[in-house]
Amino acid sequence: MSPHSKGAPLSICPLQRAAENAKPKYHHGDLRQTLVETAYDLVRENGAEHFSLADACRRAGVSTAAPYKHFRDRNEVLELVTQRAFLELTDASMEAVKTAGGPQTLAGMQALFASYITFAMGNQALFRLMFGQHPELKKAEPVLGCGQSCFEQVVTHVATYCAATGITEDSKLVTVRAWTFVHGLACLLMDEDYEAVAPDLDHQALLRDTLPRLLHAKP
Amino acid sequence: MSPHSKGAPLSICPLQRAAENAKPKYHHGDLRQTLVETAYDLVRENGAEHFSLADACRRAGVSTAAPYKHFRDRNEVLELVTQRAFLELTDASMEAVKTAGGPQTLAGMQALFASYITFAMGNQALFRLMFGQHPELKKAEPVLGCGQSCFEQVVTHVATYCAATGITEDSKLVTVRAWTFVHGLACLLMDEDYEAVAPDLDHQALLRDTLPRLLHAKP
DNA sequence: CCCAAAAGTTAGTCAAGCTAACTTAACGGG
DNA sequence: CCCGTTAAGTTAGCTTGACTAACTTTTGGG
Repeated sequence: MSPHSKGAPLSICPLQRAAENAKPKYHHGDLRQTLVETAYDLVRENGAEHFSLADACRRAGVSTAAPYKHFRDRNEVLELVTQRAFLELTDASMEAVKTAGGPQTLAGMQALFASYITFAMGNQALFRLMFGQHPELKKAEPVLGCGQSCFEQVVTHVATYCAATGITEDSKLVTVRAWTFVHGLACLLMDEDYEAVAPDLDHQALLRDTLPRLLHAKP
Repeated sequence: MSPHSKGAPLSICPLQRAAENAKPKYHHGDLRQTLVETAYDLVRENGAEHFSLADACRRAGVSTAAPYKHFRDRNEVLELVTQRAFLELTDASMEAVKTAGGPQTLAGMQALFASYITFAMGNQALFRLMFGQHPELKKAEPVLGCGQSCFEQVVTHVATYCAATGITEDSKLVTVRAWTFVHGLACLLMDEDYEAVAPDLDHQALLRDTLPRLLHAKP
């Protein structure tokens, strides 16, 4: 048996549930929502590539055919998981900037981009869903919208920083430049690609040193 | 074809002579080598996540159980594919630097890192195997060794550039900084993550503009 | 109150990875 | 030169997951 398949809560059959609940609605209740949440958890635990609808069904206590009454296929579930993930990242980034004293200072920018790394490392499977090779997933509305608005908020913060520090360059371009670096850092850390060639890399120092090079005027 | 495509020292296969004789002596001939090459092609065509040993078997004209006489499992085949890919990248990078007039000039560095992007875009599936989330794969010797020596050669070139242009910073650190950015660029391009937010991005210009910021002294 | 449709079920298909147990071919020693 | 060992291939079968078809049960509206 796969190490990823875990059957923690077994046999919460719909009928039992109906007996417990004062107001049993349908056979199961809000299975759609339950499955999305379960999928979110499972993806975090095992990675999206090892996520199976069957696992989610076992955990939710329904048959493996049940999801198809609510979702087109496995991919639609992952779309909703990805959407949630984008909302989480957006929240975390905004919070980080606020905590660091706003976007006007370099410290604010450091915090903004460091939060991207933190999110990636703390939510690797979700991060891969959001930015990895999943063309169909990311083309879907919900996801597309969340991704765009996440980026917009970053651009807005960078624009504020540029205005405050006299940077005249297009703030979207500045954002893309910084994002690109930070994304590379996140990927190489996550995938442990530094391990083989620079195992003692201080990635926080690297980010701290590099960010000014990318935000400020050319040397 | 690359000089690396044939006799690596690890071919323990006792049927090596079949390759020399052009007369297959066993049921199939050098199935081991054939399967690795077929796998390489299939991964390039369909991506590693859609690669199946069964496909490779059909294409090679053997039963689906045959590979297990030569390989531990599907993963071992992918290890060998990844090893080949690293050799290709190393070749391509060295060639690019040479063509651009050597590592002493900024143009040489541009060519070096641009070749990383070119390789990634032209060999997306292989690139993902090499740098993506495949911990077991990348921990395997052959692969580890190839990856390290690929990196070493880049560091050597960067060191030459640093020496030629009076940069005193540790050239490994400089390499890591540039690699990180270029890797981010490669990933975001491959995964089409710019499409939703900056569809008209000129990534060549971005690289050209950013590389000096990462190689040269801090502003 | 009853019936249509929503939400669940069981059973079955198909493809993949992998194993077991069998067959066939090549090689090397008597 | 034959014959046994063993490498290299075979077929058949197991398991797991995605998905479909055809069913049953529950619910809410007319």
